[in-house]
Amino acid sequence: MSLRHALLGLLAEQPASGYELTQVFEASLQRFAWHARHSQIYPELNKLADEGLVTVVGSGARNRRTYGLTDDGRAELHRWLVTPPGPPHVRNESVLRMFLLTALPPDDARALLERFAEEGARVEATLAEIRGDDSPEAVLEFGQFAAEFGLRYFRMQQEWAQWAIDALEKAGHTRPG
Amino acid sequence: MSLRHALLGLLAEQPASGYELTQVFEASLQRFAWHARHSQIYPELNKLADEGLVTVVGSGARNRRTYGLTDDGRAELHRWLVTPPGPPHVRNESVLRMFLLTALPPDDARALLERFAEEGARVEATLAEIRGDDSPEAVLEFGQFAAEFGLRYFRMQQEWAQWAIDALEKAGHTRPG
DNA sequence: ACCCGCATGTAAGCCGTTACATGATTTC
DNA sequence: GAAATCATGTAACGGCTTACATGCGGGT
Repeated sequence: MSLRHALLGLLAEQPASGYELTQVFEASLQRFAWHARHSQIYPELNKLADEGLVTVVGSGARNRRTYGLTDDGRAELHRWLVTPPGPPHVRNESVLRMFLLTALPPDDARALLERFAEEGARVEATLAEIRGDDSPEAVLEFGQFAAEFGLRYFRMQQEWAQWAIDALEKAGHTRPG
Repeated sequence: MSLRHALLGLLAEQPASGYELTQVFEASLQRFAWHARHSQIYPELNKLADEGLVTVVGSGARNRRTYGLTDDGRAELHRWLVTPPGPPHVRNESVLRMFLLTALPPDDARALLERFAEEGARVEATLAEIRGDDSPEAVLEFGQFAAEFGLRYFRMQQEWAQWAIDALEKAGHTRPG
């Protein structure tokens, strides 16, 4: 169960409310790391609070509660990070689609690859803005490592899609239809 | 629910038994596209057979059944592939860990990054072997697109980890400790 | 006043994991 | 004939999605 550690990790950077954490997932995390909805995040925060890993450090209008890490929470995050993970288990629907391309006639496949490349270009541009400042100090802030990873990932996605389009084309010359 | 489409896609390439499909997931698919266990695959195959999307095309010892796509199954796969997907929902524990690195003291972070880079190198080497032949004909076979994607992904992973290690070091000089 | 966005919550049902379970065939 | 591997299955439980639900606060 990685959701709780994702939450602990985000709160290690700075205290936040469930609403704000939900926005972080929606805006960035879900694109290349982890996906979660508010209906999962709120109960999990309450559970973490019950277990003493996070605690309410502030409150505002509309029943807003800001959570921060406790010492136990920080210890648990650290423990999880340094424990060697098992074999990787990935679920990525975009990539799955690309792997099943060969089931399509070349023209359809080509159209999908172009869409995939275009998505890569679009997200890369967004992330380049987010990244912004890349001075040594700024890069240590949370989100800078992530943004750089995303940038490289989506650039790779574009390049691969272009390679695949070329491969399709070459094969088309060799055995048309 | 992408599992059924993963199965349909694999069966579009060639007929296979549940056991063989499980091995494909274990050997390659789960590393960068989709993860599933036999306990999920067998019931899903039975469901797909009930719905007429796949059918038993052969049987062997030990109650082994080989499944193939029906016309309905091929149509469903095609429909799914050409339907534009919603916003991407990714779950990747390795990447999540890397995003939460800044919660660790630099030495621990560096150790994790080195492990991450090493994993990239190891998997890249494995995939380079799988890829093998890259003639235009071979590249159209299922697994060639996938292997190339994996190759580039894990190379990117290494390069990013090296970048992050350098960034940590530079920051260490700027504000030691 | 009204509307939109903020902010949190819950319940039903599906998807996925872990564990348990069984028997057949091949290999040594 | 013992052990390893092939081959499939199921049940309980926990994670996740979808949908429904509620109310406050700020802006116009």
